[in-house]
Amino acid sequence: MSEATAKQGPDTRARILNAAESLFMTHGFEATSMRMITGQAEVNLAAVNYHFGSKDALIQEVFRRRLTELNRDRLGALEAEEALANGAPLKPSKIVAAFFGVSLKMAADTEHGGATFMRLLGRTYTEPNEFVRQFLAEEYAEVVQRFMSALYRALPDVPREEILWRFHFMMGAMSYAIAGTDALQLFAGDFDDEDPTRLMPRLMSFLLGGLRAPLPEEVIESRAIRRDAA
Amino acid sequence: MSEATAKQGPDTRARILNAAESLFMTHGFEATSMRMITGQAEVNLAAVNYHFGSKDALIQEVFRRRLTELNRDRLGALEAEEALANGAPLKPSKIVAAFFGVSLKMAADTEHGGATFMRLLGRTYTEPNEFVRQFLAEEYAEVVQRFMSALYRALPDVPREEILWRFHFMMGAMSYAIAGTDALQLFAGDFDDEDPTRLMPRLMSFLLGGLRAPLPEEVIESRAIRRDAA
DNA sequence: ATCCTGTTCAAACGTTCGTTTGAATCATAC
DNA sequence: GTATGATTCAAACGAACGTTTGAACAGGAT
Repeated sequence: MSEATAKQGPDTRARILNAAESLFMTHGFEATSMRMITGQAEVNLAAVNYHFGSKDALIQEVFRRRLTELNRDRLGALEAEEALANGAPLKPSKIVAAFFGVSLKMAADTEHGGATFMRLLGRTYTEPNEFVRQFLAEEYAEVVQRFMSALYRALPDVPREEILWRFHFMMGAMSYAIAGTDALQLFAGDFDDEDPTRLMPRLMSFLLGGLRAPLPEEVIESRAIRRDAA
Repeated sequence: MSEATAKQGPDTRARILNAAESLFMTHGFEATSMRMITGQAEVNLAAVNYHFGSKDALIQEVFRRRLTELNRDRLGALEAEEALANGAPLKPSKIVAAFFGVSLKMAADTEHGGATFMRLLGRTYTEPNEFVRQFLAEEYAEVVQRFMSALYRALPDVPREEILWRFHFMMGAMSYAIAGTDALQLFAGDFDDEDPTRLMPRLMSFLLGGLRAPLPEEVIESRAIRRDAA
C-alpha cells in the first residue's frame, strides 16, 4: 500500500499529544475531558487508553516529550558557555541567558507548538496536582542542580539562599510572562498577542536587574554581624 | 435559646467559604467537589446551593470577600503616600511598596486565612477558567488603573508600554513567590515553609531591581531614532 | 396553638467522567 | 488464501459530578 493512503493524517499518538497539549493549555487538566481530546484529534475515544494507558499517563507524556528537549537545550547552552570560559566562573548574565533564553526561544516557536507548550508549562508551575508536580521536579532535577552550581560559582559572595530565592523570583516572572494570561487585563486590548520575540530583551533586562539588585538590608546586616563575630 | 447551643460552630456561610478557600488552594477549582467542601465544612451537601446558588457563585464569593478588602487596602496605601507627597510624583519604590507590601502583609496573615487566600490567588492568576478571569479583571480594574497612573507620573521618561511590562513581570514574581508551590523543588526540604515575613524584603529588593533595570537596547535605540526624527 | 420564614436534611435527578470490553478492521508474513 | 498481531471502533460500565426536590425542623410573631 502506498504511504499516502494511511487512514488519515499522521499517527494517532502524535495527533492525541498535540490535541491534548493545546486543550490542556486552554482549559486546564481537569476541565479537559478524554472526549474533548479524542474529538479534536479525530480519533476514537478508546485510543488514549490504548496508546497511553490512562489520562494521567497522557499528561506525563505531553510534558515528557517537550521537557526532555527543553532541558537538553538548556544544559547545552550552559555547557557551551562553560566551554568558552575555560574553567573560569561564568558571568551571571550568561547563565541567566542560557536558562531563560532557551525557554523564550521555545516560547517563540509557534510553528511546532512550542509556544503552546510553554504557555501550558507556565501554568503548570502553579498546578496543585500532586503527581504533575512530582513529575516536574524529577524532570528538572539535573538542570536545576547544574544551573545552581554555576550561579554559586558566579556569585561567591552572595549567600546561596539568596541566589535560590532570586532564581525562584525569576522563574515566576518568566512563567507569568510566557503564560501570558494577563489575568488583570493590564494590556487591555492593546497588545493582546505581541510578537514573543520582543518579549525576550524586555524580560532579560528585568531578570538581570532583579538578580543584580542590592541585597535587602536585613541580609546585609546579618552578614555584617557574622563577619564582625569572625 | 442561649447563644452557645446554636447547632454547631459559626454560621453555615462562613464555614463553607473557609472550607472552599483552603480546598481550592490545595486541589484547584475543578478537582474540588461540592461533597469535599460540605464534608470539610460539616454542613449538608445542599447548603452550598442554598446559600450561594451554584459552585461558580461560591467561587466568586470566595474571591470577592477577600479581594474587596485587599484592593481597598492597596488603594489606601497608595493614597497615604500621595497625601504625604503633596501633589509631587511618588517615588517608584513607594508605589511598588504600596501594592506589593499590602499583598505580602495579607500573605503573612496565617491567623485569619489570609495566607491561604493569597496562595490561592497566586495560582488563580494563571487559571484558564474564563469566568474566573473575567471576574478577577473586574475586581482589579480600578486598582490597576490607579497604580498605573501613579507609575506613569513617577517615571515620565519611561515608555508606558515598558512600565506595563515590568508591572506584569513583578506580578509574576510575586504570585509565584507567594503561591510558593516550588514546583522545581529548588528548596529541596531545606526551607519548606519559611516565615513569610522574611520574604518581603527579599522580594522587594528583587522587584525594585527589575523595575529600575536599564531599558533593553532595542527600546533605547527605537527611542533614540524617534528623537532624532523629531 | 397556628402560621410564617429561614434553614437543614436525606434522597434522588440527569449528566458527564475515565475506563473497559469484544468485535471489526487493518497490515504484514507465511 | 489464511493466520497473526496491532490498531480502531461502537457501546457500555460504574463512579462521581453539580443540582434539585420535598419533607423535616427551627425560632419568633400573631
